[in-house]
Amino acid sequence: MSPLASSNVTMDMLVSLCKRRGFVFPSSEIYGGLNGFFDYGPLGSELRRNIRNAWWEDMVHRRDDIVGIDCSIISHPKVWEASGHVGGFSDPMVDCKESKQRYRADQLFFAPVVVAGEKIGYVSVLEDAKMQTEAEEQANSLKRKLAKQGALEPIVLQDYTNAKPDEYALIPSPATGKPGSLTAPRDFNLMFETHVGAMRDESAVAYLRPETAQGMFFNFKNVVDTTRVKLPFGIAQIGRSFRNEITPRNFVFRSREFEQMEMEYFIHPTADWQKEHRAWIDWCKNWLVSIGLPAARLSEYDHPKAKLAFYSRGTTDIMFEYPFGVQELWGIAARGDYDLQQHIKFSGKALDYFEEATKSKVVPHVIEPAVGVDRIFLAVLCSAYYEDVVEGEKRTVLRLHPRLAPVKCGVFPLVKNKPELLAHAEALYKRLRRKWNVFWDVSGAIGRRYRRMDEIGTPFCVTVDFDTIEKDGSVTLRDRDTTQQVRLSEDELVAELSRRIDGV
RNA sequence: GCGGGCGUAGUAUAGAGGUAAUACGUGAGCUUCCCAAGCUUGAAUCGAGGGUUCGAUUCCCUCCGCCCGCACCA
Repeated sequence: MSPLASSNVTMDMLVSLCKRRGFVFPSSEIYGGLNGFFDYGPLGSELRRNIRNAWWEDMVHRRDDIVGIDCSIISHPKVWEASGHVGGFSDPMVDCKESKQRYRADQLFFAPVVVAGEKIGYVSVLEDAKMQTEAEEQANSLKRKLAKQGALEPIVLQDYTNAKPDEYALIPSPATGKPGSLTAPRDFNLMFETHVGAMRDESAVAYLRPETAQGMFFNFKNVVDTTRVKLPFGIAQIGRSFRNEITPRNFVFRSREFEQMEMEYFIHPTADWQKEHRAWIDWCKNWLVSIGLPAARLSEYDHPKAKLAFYSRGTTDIMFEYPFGVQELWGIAARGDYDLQQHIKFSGKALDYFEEATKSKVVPHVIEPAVGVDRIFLAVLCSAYYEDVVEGEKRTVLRLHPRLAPVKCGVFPLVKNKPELLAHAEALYKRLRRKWNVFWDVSGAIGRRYRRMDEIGTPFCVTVDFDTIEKDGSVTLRDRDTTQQVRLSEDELVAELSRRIDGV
């Protein structure tokens, strides 16, 4: 039996462990589950909470320049018009019913073929450098096939979003070359809709937020007016967001309800945004390493300039090597002043910052690091999962960072049929419980109890044995990763746990 | 949304048109002076609905969910 490194863990192994130990359950499972939603169990909710708290402490509490907010999930519908989510959250798609191919409507081009003033049919091509030539060849071939005489008029390509409803059936599918199989362009709007108030008419439509970021923008003035922040400064938020994904995949990696941790860092319009952007990429990477992700599994991906949204100056994703591939974990975007300007335009309110030094008003630019709690949760589990061998027996162990571990310490009496041992251990348990989430266990042999703690990532176990009650009151502290033990007095134990769990 | 595969205790798996099983885990008890030991004993399973049949967990259909590929992922 060879040890299994975390880099070889499979999703099946993780999903099974999550279910078996109460980290993650399929949502509303007794009704068959619901695609794209998950419920976090007792251990999973502790782990998520610890991730959120670690981020909040490091991002907000331990910095002077960042403040936190907590916005409602549903906001005024105009927010999503200003942000562009209502209009262009997703591109319209076209399906070919015959070939089962799907195209983005703005990448599928068509043109009528007109010969001597008579429309004889249509041609279609996919967006391409040579598409004009291809379309002309198709038109000529159509003209020959139908044996039409006369001058072929110039082929004017337009994209499929401009097609009129009566043209859908006439435009040939690029896959089959035959008309009649293309659907109308269909919107895939990824926002969940709901209605505010009891009347379910159009005027009551509202949306569950697809990102938390807009809250920082439309509360910009409130924060500036109430907190005495000075540029550069940031506003941070943790909260649920919702996207009606076409295909949720890969466990909690892409789900329809997820939790974001976003921060908008406002900088002076003339500041060196590239330097700030780089600094935030480094901050995020360092933070991930600090909570236990191996640097070797992290990488950076710069979005190519040509693919950037028009308002974005540059976006870099911190990627993580998941079992299903290298995927986006944390996106750090330089967004200029686009978002504030949009809200200025749509709300008619001034969202600016008065600069004392120059006695002038400026609209700041922004750097946005945005990460999903659930993606970190998954990356943490992927990195922590190991199988090794202890005294000839296979052991499953989660090497979670003590800061993230759901349970910090197990507390055991060595045996359960000696009342003095039990009483002493229980008193210690109650003492530790005031400070940390600790776990009491008397059932089974001591080795079994250690293994149970290993599997859920508990970094420490304390055992009260006969030396404790017969000699000096010292207890043993066992380390999860090495399985080594040291004897400590209770005060030494508390100091050691504080040092290793809280870093103080 | 399309195509393929799959769905049996908490987990991993076996099984057959005639009342469902193994291992681990788990509850209770005994034992035990430090790494899943042993013994006793208990709980727990055929994803949902419909059809065929004397009888369906098994065959058929629909739905739901999971996995893989395609497409998609502002």
